[in-house]
Amino acid sequence: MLIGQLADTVGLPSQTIRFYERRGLLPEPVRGVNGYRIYDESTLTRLNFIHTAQAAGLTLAEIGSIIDLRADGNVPCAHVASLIDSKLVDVRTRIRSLGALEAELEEVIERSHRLDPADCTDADICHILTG
Amino acid sequence: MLIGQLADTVGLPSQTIRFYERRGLLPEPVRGVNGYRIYDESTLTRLNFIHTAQAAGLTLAEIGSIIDLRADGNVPCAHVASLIDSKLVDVRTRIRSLGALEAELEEVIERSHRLDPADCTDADICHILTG
DNA sequence: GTAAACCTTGATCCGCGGTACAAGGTCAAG
DNA sequence: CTTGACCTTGTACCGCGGATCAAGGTTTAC
Repeated sequence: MLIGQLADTVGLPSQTIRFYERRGLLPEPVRGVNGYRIYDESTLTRLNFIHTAQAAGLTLAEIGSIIDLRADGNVPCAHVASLIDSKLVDVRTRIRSLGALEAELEEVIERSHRLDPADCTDADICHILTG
Repeated sequence: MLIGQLADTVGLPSQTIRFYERRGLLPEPVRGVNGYRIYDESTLTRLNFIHTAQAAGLTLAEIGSIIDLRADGNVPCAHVASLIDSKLVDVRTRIRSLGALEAELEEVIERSHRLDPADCTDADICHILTG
């Protein structure tokens, strides 16, 4: 399986697959006589893993750390659980601050209905925001 | 008022103030004989505006578009209201997708308690994620 | 034999909001 | 007169996850 075929199968650009390889997320593939990368089924599994891990909000660096652990002969479960735990904390923090921003924006919108544009002066730039 | 003093007053690094100037968020300041930037009160107001707008989640480009409108002699209220409206839509979309991610992470965590690391095989990398 | 479609490497660029560094000019205090 | 704190410009860099381009080699189909 050449890179383009793999790319079509998983729905990624070939460049992204080479990029993952450079990042150490994919092992160096076997090469044909012409230098072309040749892949087998295991790369599909690997790419699916990467996709799933990304969907869980892990960065490529974090995903790489999991893969490295496994490559070193360890079972990465505990590491993964720890990553997921702190990711959940992150996500909840972000939800909270987005919730605060949402409230702030609603307030600004309410103000925009209440204030008259005719009263908006140069000094303020716009009183909807500064008011 | 020189740039360092202004920077101390508003709690920004001098470089950030120069950066805003390059971005067109601040007018070209008057210069002293030595070439030093000289600021007056209006710059404080302007920096406060930028800060407030950023707190509302506007990007520097969006803030610049507001400032440009005002500089062209228009009242930017309608534009601001429209920016804020679509920002609110963005924020709600992000909150929803973070909520989905939160649920997914909780599920992964639950799985991590249920699955035995001893069953985690090489092919999976880690069954907590792929399971 | 030639054109299209594939593959290779390496380098550069994107948005975002700055931050850091280099190499120099200026100014006030001691 | 020197030291240190300020100022100037220009340039390059950070994380993040790739995208895009350039310049070429290979393979397949007609």
